[in-house]
Amino acid sequence: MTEMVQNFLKESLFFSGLDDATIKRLSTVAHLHDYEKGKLLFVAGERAQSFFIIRAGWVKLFRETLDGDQAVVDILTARHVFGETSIFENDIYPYSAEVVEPAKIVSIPLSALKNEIENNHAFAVAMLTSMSRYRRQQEEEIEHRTLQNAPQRIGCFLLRLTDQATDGQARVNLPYDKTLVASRLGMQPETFSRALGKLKDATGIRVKGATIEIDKIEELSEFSCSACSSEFPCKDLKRR
Amino acid sequence: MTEMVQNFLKESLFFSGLDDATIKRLSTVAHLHDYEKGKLLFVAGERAQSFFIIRAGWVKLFRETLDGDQAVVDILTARHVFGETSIFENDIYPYSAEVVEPAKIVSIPLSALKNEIENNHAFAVAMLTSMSRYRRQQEEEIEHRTLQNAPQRIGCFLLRLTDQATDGQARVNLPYDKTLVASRLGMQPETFSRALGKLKDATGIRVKGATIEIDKIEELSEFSCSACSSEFPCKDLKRR
DNA sequence: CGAGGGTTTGAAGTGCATCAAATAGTGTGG
DNA sequence: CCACACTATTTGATGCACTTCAAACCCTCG
Repeated sequence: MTEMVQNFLKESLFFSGLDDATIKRLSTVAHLHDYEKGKLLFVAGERAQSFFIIRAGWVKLFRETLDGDQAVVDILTARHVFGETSIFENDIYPYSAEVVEPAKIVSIPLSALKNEIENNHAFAVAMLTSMSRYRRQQEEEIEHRTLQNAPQRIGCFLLRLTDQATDGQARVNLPYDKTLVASRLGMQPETFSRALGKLKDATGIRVKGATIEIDKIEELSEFSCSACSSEFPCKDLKRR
Repeated sequence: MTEMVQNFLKESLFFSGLDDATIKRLSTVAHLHDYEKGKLLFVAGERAQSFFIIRAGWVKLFRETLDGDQAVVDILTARHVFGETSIFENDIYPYSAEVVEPAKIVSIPLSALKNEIENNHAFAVAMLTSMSRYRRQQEEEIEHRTLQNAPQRIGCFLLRLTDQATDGQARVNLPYDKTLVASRLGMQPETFSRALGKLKDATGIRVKGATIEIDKIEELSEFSCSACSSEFPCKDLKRR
């Protein structure tokens, strides 16, 4: 069991480059759990005990405003880490987390994280790198929301889902339902539907349910990225 | 000279809590320069040599899209640090920096920064804390852009300019010209002007040029923060 | 006084949200 | 395998917020 967790942790960018001893230390205090769709892992403002690494499934991070609106912070899947920043927030979770597709999730006590940061220089540096990567992503996100319109945001999202390897074609499967994609991109489901239609007309992609076929990635990229400061393939903005 | 820089560095949150030896090491390789309005400090994509700490004046960080639009990343003043993240970006500046109000700026070679991170555990931890604070700010920023309308965003901006100390009244001076405030808040100058008008009607603030008088902070806060997940005074979201 | 920037105002257009309703899709029990 | 219930998605109609383009205004400074 512990060994499985060890191997798995190594796959996450968050822990990449760490020595085996560190990974092992963390695995021994780690727990793996299954959760079904809809499970609320924690609520913003709650006292934080652990942070999490996703092994499978999807998790939505969000906040709610005083008058009931919801802002989706992020939607994460395998190898992503969340809840770790609460150690800088007085051990309070800064957002809520809900399982949106059945998930297997590893939890590790925050005390173990603090311990590594305090006593393990390599760990602190690794976390710094990871934090910086995320920070860069957020800057991109702000830019996208400011400068791209709905069809362009969808196009950009699709591009990031493609495996860069392909020549000029690609087939993409939406990772979760369209309503969720819409919220991830900061728009209404209706807007998403219509914007996808416009994107289709503008770039010749083919939409069949949750599957999307792209003939000319070039064309999609030109349409979406003209309003963005970084050109496709959006540099190295891979996830945590 | 070096001593002046030392004292100054200590004031920045970025260096807070560091021991004198560290501060001293950094000061010896630091340089202070004066810049006039309009000076372009560096351009996105350029090879990064140094990072910067502002002693006085204002600096705008921004990026430009392929079709010429500009996205303002941030507008910074005294004690703020910028350009430091390029060490995680292959020594490339991820944005451009322009002086928008005559400024005194300290520059420190990135090599010195890397050196501290590699060899000084306390420094790495301090930077982690600073990074986390900034990350949190960005999350707030995304939320504001998504959920608040123009008048609310202005209200929120004003609230963050007030010294929390005051009872229920405050007088605020806009830190830079209104066009810049508008871009900082992600709106057009015309929209800013009109939205400020609406905010005036809705909350009873008084606008006299660049000076704004608030009688009931309560009222302003209620108007602006209802669409936001964190209540005024926006927790501890003070700057770097 | 006059030039030039910043700021405001007006009019018109665009994009997204909202509300309402139709349609497609999925899983259930018979 | 079908009918039903329920949800996801699409489509239509309308409204509001912000942008855009244009022009007026204001203020400062030579």
